[in-house]
Amino acid sequence: MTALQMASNHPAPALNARRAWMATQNGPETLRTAGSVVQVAEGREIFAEGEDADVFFKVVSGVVRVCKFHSDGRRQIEAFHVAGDVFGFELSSERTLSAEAVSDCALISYRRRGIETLAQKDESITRQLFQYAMQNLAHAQSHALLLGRRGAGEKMASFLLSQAERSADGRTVHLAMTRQDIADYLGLTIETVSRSLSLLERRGIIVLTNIREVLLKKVDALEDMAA
Amino acid sequence: MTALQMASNHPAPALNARRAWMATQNGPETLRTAGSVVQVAEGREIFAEGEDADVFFKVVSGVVRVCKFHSDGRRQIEAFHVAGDVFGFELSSERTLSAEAVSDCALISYRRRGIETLAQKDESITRQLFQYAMQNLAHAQSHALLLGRRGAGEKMASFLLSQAERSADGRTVHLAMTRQDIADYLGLTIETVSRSLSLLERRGIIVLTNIREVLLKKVDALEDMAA
DNA sequence: CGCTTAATTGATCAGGGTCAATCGTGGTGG
DNA sequence: CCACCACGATTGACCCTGATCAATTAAGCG
Repeated sequence: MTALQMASNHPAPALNARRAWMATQNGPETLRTAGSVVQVAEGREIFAEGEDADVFFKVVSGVVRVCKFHSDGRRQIEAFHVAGDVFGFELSSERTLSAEAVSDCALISYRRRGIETLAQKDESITRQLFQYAMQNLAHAQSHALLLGRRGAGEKMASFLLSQAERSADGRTVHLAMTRQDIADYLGLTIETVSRSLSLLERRGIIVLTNIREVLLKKVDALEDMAA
Repeated sequence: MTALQMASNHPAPALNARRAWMATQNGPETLRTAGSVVQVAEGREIFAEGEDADVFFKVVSGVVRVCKFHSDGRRQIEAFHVAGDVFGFELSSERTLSAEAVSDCALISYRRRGIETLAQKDESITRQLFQYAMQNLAHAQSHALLLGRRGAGEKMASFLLSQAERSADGRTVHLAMTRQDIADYLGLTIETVSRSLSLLERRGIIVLTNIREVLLKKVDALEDMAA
């Protein structure tokens, strides 16, 4: 079984034959039939550093982390991708990063070669790909800026605000990832992440309703911290 | 006088036309006549956050820093761009970052609208733009990974190695930028940058021939540190 | 109801920031 | 030509934030 097949303990819905119909309805029309759906269970690897980068992915549902593993055992997370995001673009033919499912995921995989030939016929595909590349670029830049910030508090505030943007009401944040994931994304330790959240709660800026549910009570205070 | 014109105390060499020609010879044929050459003196602003992002640039010669200024006075440098690099791509119509000349620069500026219409006629331009976007993406990702690293030594080692890649022999690094620039790029202070370099020299890993010239004596030692 | 894993909290330590002094270098003018 | 000046870089002393080590609590799951 390959990494991209459904884990046996997670029933594969009979959607594969339907070719990502739901997902592509939200995406560009021209990509509708180009990809195939793939289900990935929580914690499973989607691709690994060093592999051949012959496909890229679009997230239908769930959360994906793209990360780098260092020789000393540390891990850095470059991005969390959610529904609508495209990831796995590579300039080289070899992967420079790994990707794993933070939660159970539905993805569409696109063959690079296939898309390239399609793009030659249809200019709107090229345009779409460019958009996705630019979105990834914008994210990577803002992530670099986030990591360059000094205090742990600044980082947490920025992180919570960016997560809230993805939320419907802009105040309720659902954390699909563990504290360790957050730590590896922010360049902190799990303990510092925990302490930062506790401190924010003690100051009345957030409420931790669940362990994975954060309610932002004072968005402006967070914005001041992240400034 | 606009920020993009040559400072009066820096004589504009009579090379402008030829400079542009040489630059575009290395680049895509189709971009040859699309841009106009611009000279920027050391320290001058190329564009600023909030401005209209109607043009982007290709570096012909010199070094450019792309950076963000924070309300508290701190500065973060997102990238140093050298000859052949393209910078100033934006997803939105408004600049999210600023750009300044680290040294005297020759740039080619391209109008976004103009290029877009050109790209509709010539598919190879689109391809080129995509390549440049992906190069910027790859850089931003590796920069984020760099900033996520723990020790100051690791950061300096990574930085020196990445600078050496741009060098001819891969061992001699010419630092166009100040220590402050390096600090703002690595998320460190000027003192820590200085100390890291001194330590590397005391350990015989590098030699600081000039204040702005570094000779890498033990590349493998640096690679171990950066691992 | 235990068992396992994640998260929180506490105590201590170290790396890098901050403040301050010195050194070095390049440019200017007497 | 050299003395002086200004700015960047280096070096030192001290402090503070976040890492590390360790213990406790909480939460899912069989």
